[in-house]
Amino acid sequence: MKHLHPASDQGYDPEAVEAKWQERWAAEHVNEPDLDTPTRPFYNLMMYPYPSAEGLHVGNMFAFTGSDVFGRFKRLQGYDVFEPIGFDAFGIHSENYAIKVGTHPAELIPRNIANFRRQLRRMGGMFDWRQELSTTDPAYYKWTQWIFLQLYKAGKAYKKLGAVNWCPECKTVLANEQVIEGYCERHPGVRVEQRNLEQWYFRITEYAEKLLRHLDDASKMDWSESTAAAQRNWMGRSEGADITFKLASGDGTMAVFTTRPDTLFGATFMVLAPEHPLVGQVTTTAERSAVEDYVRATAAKDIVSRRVGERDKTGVFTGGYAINPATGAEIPVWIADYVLMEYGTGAIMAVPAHDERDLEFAEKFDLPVVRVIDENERLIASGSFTGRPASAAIGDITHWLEEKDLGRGKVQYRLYDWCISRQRYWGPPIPVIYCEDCGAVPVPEADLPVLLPPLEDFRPDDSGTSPLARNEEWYFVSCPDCGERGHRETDVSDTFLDSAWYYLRYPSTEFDDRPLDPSRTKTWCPVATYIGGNEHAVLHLLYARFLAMALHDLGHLEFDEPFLKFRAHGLIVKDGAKMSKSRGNVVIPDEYVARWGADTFRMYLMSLGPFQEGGDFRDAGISGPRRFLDKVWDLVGRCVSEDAIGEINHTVMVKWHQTKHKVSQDIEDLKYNTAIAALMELLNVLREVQCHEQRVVEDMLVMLAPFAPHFAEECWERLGHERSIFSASWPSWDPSLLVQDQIEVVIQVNGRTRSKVQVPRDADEATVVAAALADEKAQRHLVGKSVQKRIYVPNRLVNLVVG
RNA sequence: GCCCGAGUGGCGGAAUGGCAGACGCAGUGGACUCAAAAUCCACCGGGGGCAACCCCGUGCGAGUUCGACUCUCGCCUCGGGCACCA
Repeated sequence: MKHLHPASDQGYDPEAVEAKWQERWAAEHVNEPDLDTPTRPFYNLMMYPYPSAEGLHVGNMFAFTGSDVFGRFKRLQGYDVFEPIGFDAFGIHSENYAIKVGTHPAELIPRNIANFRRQLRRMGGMFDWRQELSTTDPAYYKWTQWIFLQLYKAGKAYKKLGAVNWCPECKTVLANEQVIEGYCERHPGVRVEQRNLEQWYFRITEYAEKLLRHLDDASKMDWSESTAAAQRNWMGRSEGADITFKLASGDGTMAVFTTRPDTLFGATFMVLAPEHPLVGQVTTTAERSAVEDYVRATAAKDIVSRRVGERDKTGVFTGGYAINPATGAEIPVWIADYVLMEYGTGAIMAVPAHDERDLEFAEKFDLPVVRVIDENERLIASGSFTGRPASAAIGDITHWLEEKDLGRGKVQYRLYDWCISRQRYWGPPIPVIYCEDCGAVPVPEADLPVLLPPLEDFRPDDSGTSPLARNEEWYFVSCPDCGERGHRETDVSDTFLDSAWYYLRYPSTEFDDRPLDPSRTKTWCPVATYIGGNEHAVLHLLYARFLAMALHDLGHLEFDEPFLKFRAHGLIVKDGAKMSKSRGNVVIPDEYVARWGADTFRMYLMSLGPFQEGGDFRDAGISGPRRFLDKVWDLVGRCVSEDAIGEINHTVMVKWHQTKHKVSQDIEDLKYNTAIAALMELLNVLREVQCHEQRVVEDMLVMLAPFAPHFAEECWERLGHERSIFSASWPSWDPSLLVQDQIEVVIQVNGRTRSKVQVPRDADEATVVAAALADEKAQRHLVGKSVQKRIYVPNRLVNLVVG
């Protein structure tokens, strides 16, 4: 390693500087806060990466750097910052990739992780590597299984039949994103089907109302509005009523959910989802074969194309009738795949006059359309409700139904329970044992973890169950309750479960007898600032919130919202599109870091655009930040080798304090690009007046440290400091120096800028207007006209309106 | 179709009711050099003018205002997300 003399006036050599400080930070434990007795704990969390074979790309680096800048800023403000890192390494993507390259994931993943670790160290993140975790580590997934058991025991985990995508060629279940326009991603000619399989679910819907309510509670969460909006959207709360329709045959009823009970008099037919349990009962003999054909055809469609694909209305008449409780009319019952079993009651009352979808269906099958609301939004043809405003009738009719016990006001959510089952190999086995006598029995906590067996061949096979079922030695176990022969659950859990609680594990990674240490958790959680991509706005962030609420209710957590502040970072765009593997426009940061240094690269990424909006990656601009660092390096050299000028002139003084104010504000707001620009402006002023006063340069280095940490450390040391710059404190400013004594006030005539005058700060209106009227350039635009109005904005402008 | 962003010089972007284009990249001219790189200095939205200056200009069209990149209404384009949710 190159030796660097502290006071060297040699040029800036990023490679040597960065290696030196990375080594020293590790040796001196600079990035490791006291986890047990911190003075001012601050949990700075970044969404952990998914270690793919390609390594981190520039988009990931942008996000990590932005989070690290914030953590370092808080550190300099005197907080004990905990900035952990880990790896989200289970899941179907890793598994498919492993199958593709023919290497076992257990071998592949550690290799990928090692590469990620190298990249993350190289960029100079302030990570506390003591607390590193990987979700694939049995020491981690033992507790993922433990969490499943807690939820299971509390009745928050259950098993039911669920519709899934099934590829007859792969003989396995596919995630929605693996179904491309109805065909299997891996088998372009093979249509994906829908199958009903037993799956494990978590009861997230129990928390729908609370999940929604907290989004508007500033004391619980301060989140990017776009993220909160996405969650509201996903939960899809709607108010309406459940209404009961009697079947005309006299035996039984069918329930529907509607948001428009006011249109009840216009319901001219009913539609059931093809899977609806009542279908068999309402279907008449004459229609049975047609109905059965339709039900079969629907089942053969995959879920995705049913929801997204062809939107032409299809359906068949069941032959059965229901009675409209408002009109007493017998109306036909149809089945159609535009009604979804998962939403509401899986059945609707169709009001074609006031619902586009129902209208389309009615027109196609020649069903009656009855208008019940006029152009003034008042009810018509609605019995005693005729004439009522539709908005009021919603409540009126609901009330009337409640009185007659035919319906009930209801809040319906779009949110459905979280399916955590995966019929795959690469995940934590769900800790359940099936016994012929005892049924599903949870694995005793003392027996955790249920280790994922090292299967040689982990490919999904013809059986349609997880490959784990093939390993007899693992599969057959004795029942924990009765000791008779039983077998293990072969589903593994969703990766979203791994990531729903990882933030809780970081402070407690060294404990192997408990998932989280109560004292550590109390000290550090909930997370102070969480930064991540908005692609996880719904699933990951919602599941993590749900799990915190569930664990809170079960007495494991004192809080019920995991992330106090969440900010979504922007996307790095390349060639007009988001940087992603599938678009083939990813840029790997390594060569840039090697050529320019991590500090220059960090600064470049942070100056591309506002952090929360992202930016456009073009490598052309990277020389700018490097030139800036070279100039600062040179300035520090002057501090060391030349006598400082004794007095800081007024221009420098004002710029210095303005910069401290602006950079502090901008970093707090994640406006890193303008913070960097402000530092550049300060440098330009210092160079212009040839000032190299050490007090100013030191403040500048502290402000630069979040962006260019190694560089700032080295310069700090060159200035004679022995302790890390991160032990220094963030500079404060003198508010009285933020404004100049002499202010340049703009003179406008009819709103157009014509001149400027220098006046003392806070001069009174009369003085400034007099100066404006006396101004030669302004006068040119005033000749022959009279001033009709004078607008004065203190310390900014005078506008003379003339006519 | 619905929801969320964004449209400003050659390029990335700054300014959130008050001097449009901060800062940076690229470019042009000059200094240094045998030369080049690096560095330093100057210029750098468009049009007119010898110049002082003047006019035009923030996706498009209206509006509010003394004054609009910024606010309001109606469009267009791009990016991201969701999608037959009754």
